[in-house]
Amino acid sequence: MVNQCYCIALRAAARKATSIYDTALEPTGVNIAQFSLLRSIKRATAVSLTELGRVTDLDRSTVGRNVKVLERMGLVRVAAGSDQREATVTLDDAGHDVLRFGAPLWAGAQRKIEASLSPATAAHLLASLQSL
Amino acid sequence: MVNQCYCIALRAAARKATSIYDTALEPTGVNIAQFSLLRSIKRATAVSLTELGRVTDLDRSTVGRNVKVLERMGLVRVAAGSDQREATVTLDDAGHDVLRFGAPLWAGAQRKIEASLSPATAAHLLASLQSL
DNA sequence: CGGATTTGCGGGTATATACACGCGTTATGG
DNA sequence: CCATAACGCGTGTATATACCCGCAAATCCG
Repeated sequence: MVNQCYCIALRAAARKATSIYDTALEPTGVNIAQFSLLRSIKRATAVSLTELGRVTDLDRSTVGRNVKVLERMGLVRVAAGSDQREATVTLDDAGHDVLRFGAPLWAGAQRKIEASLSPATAAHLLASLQSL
Repeated sequence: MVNQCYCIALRAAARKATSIYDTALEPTGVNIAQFSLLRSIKRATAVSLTELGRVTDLDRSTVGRNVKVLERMGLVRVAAGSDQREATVTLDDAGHDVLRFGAPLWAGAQRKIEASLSPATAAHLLASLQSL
């Protein structure tokens, strides 16, 4: 039952991978999208939503809503920047904890994916995805 | 910047591909998810939502809601099957039209993806995605 | 300096997606 | 046959995602 459509195959693979990572990260209380967003926030340290959207390649409004969930969870803090328009996001202590706690769980999910493909194929896959 | 997480890379690639296909299919009035769902419905001819969920690898409730949109658009028809529990979906004339009209547009999006990768790489990508 | 433009956000709207719950229908066993 | 289990759905709830609109702040120019 081969699906010839790249897009549908990608969407299905993304759903499946999401499920695997979400399950692995379940003990952390956040899903893979949130975990990754937390990592982006940590990496950037006090970013605006627009900038966060740029680095995650997501729509600004999407980032804003996703950040709001993390804020409600007490994992990040949102404050106005020097530019009064900007809403700068910073990782809270609980957010750091989640990242630390989740790191090995994430790695486990990574290994699970790599188990489905040869190491070379996995690397090739990442490269292909990023050159799209 | 290279993303080491298979899941995030997959999700990003899926979003990007979705955007490409959605743009290509815009004249049809349906997006790639709907286009693909229409194709699945056509292929199956009078399927239950559960069966449709199985072939598309989507949650039944997701399929139900997506089908409802197509029904509202007048592209598919939902009726009770011989089994009174089942909601069988069939393609309407307008649905067939959309598939016919959209086929070359979809093919154009496929070519666009293939232009980003070598033909061998594209084939390899599909295989990798499906073995996940 | 003040109007025009740009920039950054929030919120409205819509689809996609999954999981859990509850209801009605069908199938199964005793 | 009827009680019970299994099945198929719809709906509630929640997140993810994007596009558009409008407001407010910052920047640009004449």
